[in-house]
Amino acid sequence: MLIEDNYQQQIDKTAVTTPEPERKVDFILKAAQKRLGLYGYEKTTMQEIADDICMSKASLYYYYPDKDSLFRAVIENEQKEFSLELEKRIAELTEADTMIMELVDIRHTLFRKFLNLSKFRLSDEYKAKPFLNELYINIRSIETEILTTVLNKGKISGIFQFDDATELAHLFSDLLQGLRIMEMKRMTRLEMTETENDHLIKVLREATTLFINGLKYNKLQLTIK
Amino acid sequence: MLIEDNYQQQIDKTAVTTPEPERKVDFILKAAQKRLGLYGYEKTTMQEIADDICMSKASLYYYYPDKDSLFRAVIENEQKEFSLELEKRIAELTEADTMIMELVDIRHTLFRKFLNLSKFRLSDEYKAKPFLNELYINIRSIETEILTTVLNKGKISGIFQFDDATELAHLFSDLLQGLRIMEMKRMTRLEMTETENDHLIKVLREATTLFINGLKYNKLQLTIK
DNA sequence: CTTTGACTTTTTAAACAAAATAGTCAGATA
DNA sequence: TATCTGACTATTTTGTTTAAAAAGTCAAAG
Repeated sequence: MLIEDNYQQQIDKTAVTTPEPERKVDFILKAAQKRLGLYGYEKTTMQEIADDICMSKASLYYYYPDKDSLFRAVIENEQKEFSLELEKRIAELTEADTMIMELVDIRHTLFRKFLNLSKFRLSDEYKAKPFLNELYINIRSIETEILTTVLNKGKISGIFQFDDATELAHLFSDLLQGLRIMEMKRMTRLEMTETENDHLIKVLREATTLFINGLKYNKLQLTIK
Repeated sequence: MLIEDNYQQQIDKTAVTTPEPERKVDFILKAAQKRLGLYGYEKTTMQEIADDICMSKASLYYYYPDKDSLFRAVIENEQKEFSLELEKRIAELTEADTMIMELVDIRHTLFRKFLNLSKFRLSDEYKAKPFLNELYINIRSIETEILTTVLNKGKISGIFQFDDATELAHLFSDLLQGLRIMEMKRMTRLEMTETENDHLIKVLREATTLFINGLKYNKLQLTIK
């Protein structure tokens, strides 16, 4: 009976308290996100985040074992949103070429977010925390996976012609990232101005169009032959 | 008569001594090139170059006012070779698409040379001497200029379709450079292994093929319409 | 379970000294 | 007169020490 009672009590407790810490974690996450977005990883201290939400620094460490894992959580949040949004939007489309275009657009908004969150100078890139690089690799693999699927869909539907979808996806992913880097090299500040952003998205779309048309040309050439 | 004599003497002297310093300059240049190719700008001292050719450091400064101008001379040498080679090889071709392919290949050899000569870590890029950046800009403008011409040739000959050749040339140039950077980011060492080099040239060619085919597709679409 | 103040450890920043290298120049040499 | 050099100065880089800041820990309390 005593045990039963205890058990009941425990259930009740979890029912009440479980949402509590989750809310707290989100609360911390939100504060961290704000600081990170404003000042970047290096220029944000745990003390500041703690102060922002009137909490002691030690409490922060109760929820997150270290600074990295807190910031990782923030960024993984963004990434998850990206993945979901991407899946959703692509599901609404039917043609492979428009899917790729959509991917490029959505991926670009994620890029902008990350640019803020990490806020490293290109020159300080080598200092970048390893987890940021891990994260980039992660995003790249999500991106190339979806791209591979879409490319194959285009091949089956008969608008594209190529040999290896995975290889092509990697090439395209690098091509886009390379263009982003080139554009960033021309920036003087850490932030992108609206003009710079507009130019980047324009370049990305132009390159994508050429890429897509290149694949279509292969197909056309085949059918002509 | 005395004046005449003096004049004659001067002529003679220049006739004899002018080739001398030119040979000397080339001698120095060669030594500098060797050191630069082996160790890069930062890790090469003027003393070392002087020692290599059994000359005092001060003498080096007699021929070149500073370290920058010596290294600039070395690099401009390579660049000139590139331009000449490029013009020559392109003149031998008739089709715009093969010209672009040739340009990519020759440009790649220049890239490799520069990789050796500058030998900066990507992470140290911000330290790079301004003249290296100037030089890159210079090469880019040579490249885009030729590309613009070739693209227009392709448009006139009727295999390409596009709006603005110059804009397209810049896009393509960035696209290639972006891919080079992406590949370099994956290198652990400063030098490229043969495998890495092979992969890079493969990627560059694939991207170029897609680019070219993209332009051809535009044309095909037009003629079909 | 959660929170915290007070604590230790690690990292970053500043200041300074020492070493290395770029760059100069008066005078020698041919 | 053009070229070269040893001996110099100026500048940059590197290393070292110390102080400050921030990360991270923990016993104790609510």
